[in-house]
Amino acid sequence: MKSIYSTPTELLRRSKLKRTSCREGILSVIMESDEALSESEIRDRLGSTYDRTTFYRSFRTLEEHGLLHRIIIPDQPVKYAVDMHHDHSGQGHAHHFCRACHSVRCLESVRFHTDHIPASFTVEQADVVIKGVCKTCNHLGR
Amino acid sequence: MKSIYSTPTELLRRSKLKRTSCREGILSVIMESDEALSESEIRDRLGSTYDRTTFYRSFRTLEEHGLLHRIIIPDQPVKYAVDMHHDHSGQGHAHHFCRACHSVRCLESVRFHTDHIPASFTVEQADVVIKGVCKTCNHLGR
DNA sequence: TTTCAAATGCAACATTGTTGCAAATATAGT
DNA sequence: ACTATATTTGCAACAATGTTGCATTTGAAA
Repeated sequence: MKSIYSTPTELLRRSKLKRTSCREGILSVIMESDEALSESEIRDRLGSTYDRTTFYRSFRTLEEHGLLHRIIIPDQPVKYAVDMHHDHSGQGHAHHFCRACHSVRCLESVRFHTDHIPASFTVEQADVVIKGVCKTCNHLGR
Repeated sequence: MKSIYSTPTELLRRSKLKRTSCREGILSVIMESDEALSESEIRDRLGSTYDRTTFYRSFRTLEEHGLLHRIIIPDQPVKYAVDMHHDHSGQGHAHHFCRACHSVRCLESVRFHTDHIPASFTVEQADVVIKGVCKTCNHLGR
């Protein structure tokens, strides 16, 4: 039941958000990409229409409604990816960062578990950032 | 063999870094704290001497030499913690972020493992951010 | 004590993100 | 299809965070 098959319009409708061209544009650019994209990458692919303010407000709205999530990797621009599985069930996301091409991808199937967390700390969600080399760069021997 | 017992001076000497009051100040403030601190928190505890530029350059130098590490949590200021165990052996760090008081702490003892990572992706390091409630806030029932 | 590379402070700039407000626009109701 | 209204947009101004170039100061090695 993946939202891969949804259109931006459909996603916006389901979240009761107004269907504006900026929001639709952002969603379609991200959905067409197999990796997470930064604000400037999304802007470039849309032809640099829209004010930066509108962009930031759109990202925030889409994120607040669970359609996007923000991925922050040290020394990299903030990137966004669509939330395919609205799985906010505590596990969180696993993201892979390629040190060669700097691409960021969600690894949907990855599961991880943590041990030896002090009992005094509550755990509600855990996210993993995996640093390494992506499949394309591996293939190219980088 | 924890560097808990080292002084800032000793740490700088071991890394062949000049012993300046800014670097020493930063290291001692962080070492005295049980949680990661942001630039402004460190500046406040030092009495806001030092130019911001000097601060940033000091953080970078200390980080490049492995004395500090930067912790980035979404919607939070960048925080710094000392590197107790110079353990850059692939595992990476586990950090706990408290949603109640916004404190960030390294959980040194935590181990984690990931499953089902596609074979085409290389893994060189993995870091976990655990979101929940810290021991103090738990105790206070927040 | 002298010397010199390294660190500092300052000014200027770059990037990223936010806020207030008037104008434009999407949608619900008719 | 038209209108009303709440939402969204664009713009200007601002704020926070971080960087660069350069002249001056300082730590530590000889």
